[in-house]
Amino acid sequence: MQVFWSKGYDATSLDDLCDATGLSRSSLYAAFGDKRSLMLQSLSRYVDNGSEKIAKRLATKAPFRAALADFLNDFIDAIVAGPGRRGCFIGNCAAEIPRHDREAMAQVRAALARNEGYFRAALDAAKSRGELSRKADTAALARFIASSIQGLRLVGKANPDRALLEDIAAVMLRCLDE
Amino acid sequence: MQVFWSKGYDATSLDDLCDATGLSRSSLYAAFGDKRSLMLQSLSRYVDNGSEKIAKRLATKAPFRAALADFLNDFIDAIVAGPGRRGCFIGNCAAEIPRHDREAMAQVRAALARNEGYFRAALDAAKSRGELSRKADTAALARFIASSIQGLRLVGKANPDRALLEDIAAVMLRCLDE
DNA sequence: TGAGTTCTGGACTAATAAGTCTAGAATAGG
DNA sequence: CCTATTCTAGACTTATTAGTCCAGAACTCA
Repeated sequence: MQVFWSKGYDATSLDDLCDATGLSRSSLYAAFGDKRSLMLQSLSRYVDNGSEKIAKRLATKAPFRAALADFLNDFIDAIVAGPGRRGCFIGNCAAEIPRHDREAMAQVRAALARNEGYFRAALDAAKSRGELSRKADTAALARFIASSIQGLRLVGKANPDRALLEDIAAVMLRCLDE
Repeated sequence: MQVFWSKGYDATSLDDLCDATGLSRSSLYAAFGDKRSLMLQSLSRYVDNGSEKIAKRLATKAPFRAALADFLNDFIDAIVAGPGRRGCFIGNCAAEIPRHDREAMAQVRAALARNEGYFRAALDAAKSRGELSRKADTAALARFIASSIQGLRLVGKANPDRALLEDIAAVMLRCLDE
């Protein structure tokens, strides 16, 4: 997963994967099938890990606005200080996956939808706590947040500049107030 | 440019490029240098075309809010109905380019900055026309719009669903009202 | 027209890719 | 301790890759 995330699908060779896993080719094929299949399993793992984190943090913290602010801040920290320029694995997949690979595209779509779902749930909870306007369209807001995070991480990959990313996050957060 | 945009860098072979240009290998190399160089020139061309379009449309139409709405609508049309699932070439590059390729990353960064600049100019003009709150931070808004468009196009690539994208665009537009 | 220059098709090279296969190591069960 | 099964290292195959090169076509200009 780390290798695919860092280098992308095409640029990752089987030798890279063998090095990273410590397995030989035959064991790798026996355990995971071919390269594409391993890629999809990696993405699946990434989504499982990441989504769980999102869900936990949004569910335990309140108010939602503060939880999201926290969340975005951590993203920015990771982008600026972390093992940089990897972007979001989901986003990288969305960009690189060949158009005709429907299964892979479906998995990316599902990953995005899953995150959107967690945001939606947190927004609904916040709305029922009275944190949001009664007219707030939580579905649309969730979609917006999921999409904007992709934008944030993509921009952050190309330009990991804290001030830039904080500007983006600040405007994002303002969208919650209607 | 079309081929790189559709297939990505690694998945594009020189044979693809020869087919697309109608040139033979030697002519291709004579005209554009090696593959990477041609890729960068393609990106440059994409940005020149695209940015000009952005600038023109934002400059001639007013109010800004309507111009942006129009703009987003066209994006959505293109994503939903167009020769689908190509995403934004800039975004694709940001995702696929190897991290260590500083020159390429710088070009992507410049491309994003250029778009951001056009939004900024249009926002400033709108502000001076009194369309925006006097406190509006046009720099931050421009950064946000540039980033969100990347998000929109990425999500649209994975899931070209009009309702989804219109939700995202609607929330984006609301960020202009403070 | 004709010599000189530039351009171009496509064969060629060398490297690297994914995926397969076999010989032998490790493990398990009795 | 010995046989039978499973697993693994790494050589191997076949295909494809980016990039080179040269013979000959096309063009230029006197």
